[in-house]
Amino acid sequence: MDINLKEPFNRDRQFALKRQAVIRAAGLDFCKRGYHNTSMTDIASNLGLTKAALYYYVKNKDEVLFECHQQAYDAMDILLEKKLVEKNGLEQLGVLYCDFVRMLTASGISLLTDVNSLSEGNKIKVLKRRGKIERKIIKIVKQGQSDGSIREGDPRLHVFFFMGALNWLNAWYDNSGHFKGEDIALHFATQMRLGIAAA
Amino acid sequence: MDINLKEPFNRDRQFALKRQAVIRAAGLDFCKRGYHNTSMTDIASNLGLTKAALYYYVKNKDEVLFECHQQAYDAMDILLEKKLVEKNGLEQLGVLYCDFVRMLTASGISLLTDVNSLSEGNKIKVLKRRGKIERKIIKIVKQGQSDGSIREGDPRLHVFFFMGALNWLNAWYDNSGHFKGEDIALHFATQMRLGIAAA
DNA sequence: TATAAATTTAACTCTTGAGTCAAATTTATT
DNA sequence: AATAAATTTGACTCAAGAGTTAAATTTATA
Repeated sequence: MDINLKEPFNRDRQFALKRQAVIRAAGLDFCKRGYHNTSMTDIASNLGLTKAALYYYVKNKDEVLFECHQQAYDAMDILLEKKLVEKNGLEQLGVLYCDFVRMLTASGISLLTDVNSLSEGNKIKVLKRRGKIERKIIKIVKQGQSDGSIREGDPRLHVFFFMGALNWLNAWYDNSGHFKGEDIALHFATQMRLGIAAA
Repeated sequence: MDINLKEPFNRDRQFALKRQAVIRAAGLDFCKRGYHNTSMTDIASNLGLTKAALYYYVKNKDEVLFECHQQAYDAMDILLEKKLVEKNGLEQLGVLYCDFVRMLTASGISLLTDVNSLSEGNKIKVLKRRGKIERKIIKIVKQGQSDGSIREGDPRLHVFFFMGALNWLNAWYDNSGHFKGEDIALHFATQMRLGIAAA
């Protein structure tokens, strides 16, 4: 507990937390209104800050968008780590997908799709990372096809289909709306599983 | 044939066709690079035209984006008209969804998701129209639940799921890429159906 | 109390891209 | 040949928004 009590007095830590909050708030704004329809001033004032203060935490707008993507992929990578060795491909994927939806609805992390607004360098990095995650998921699908839990068919198309549903989630999901995150997670995971399960 | 032979000499008709082409080309650009990352000059030069010539066909950029949405919804409305009365809800939906994918991969029409970049008035119109289409699809799902072809569960979530896959399609589908439109259509329709089919 | 960090204020620069315009030119129609 | 439509050229205005800066002020830390 010694560590926890000291944390609020650790300036570096506070800085990091605030920076984190800036990114996440920006992510929500980008998600709701779009990157180009959200000004740095907007982001700042949504946080009760000034534009000048924003630039105390980030280098430029491009960096903000890039970090938004990173946050999402960091979170996904963590969920991908959970190796459920005892389970078959379909079951693994079901748990993973459910966790993805939970994460996106609960954490304030947004899975942004606007890659084209990134600077060339960051765009490449983001696409590489997205590709890496995609390939990991495809691998699980292939494993499921080997162990007989997932039906045949191009594994990439299997994945593109249900990852589309995930990417679209942020466009319509509303924190204070009618649907509860957990309900969506269970529903989506079921629909995903049934779509690719072996007969 | 009298009519067809005269058409190329009908100026109003030619104007309409060119305008149509402008909109569709712009849609492809918006799809590939995003609305705000595509300038009117870009659109023009991709058509071998000048910016000034573009403005001979459209009022402003907002109108172009609006018409892109309209084109997509016009096409979807036509497909929604095909009433297959003799079939059950699931079968109807399967055909419809397959047609949707075919249309999006074959026609050069893009299903854009950037609604927030529209002017307030056009945004409302587009959201209304999108809602109308969504409700029609939800209705088919409900019908399928009544006739026993579609499993229980919130029909809106059923629809949000597979419509996500559709919206994501434009982000990755490449005309000259590895996947043929027809293959995607069949695959996606199958995955969609299995996800909601009754046991 | 002294120092360093966090933030505001407010003014400023710069770039991009939308949209306009008028005059010239090319192309099609009659 | 005369007219109208289609398009180019090139220069222009205007607004929005990113990013900067310096000085002042507030807040936390030691």
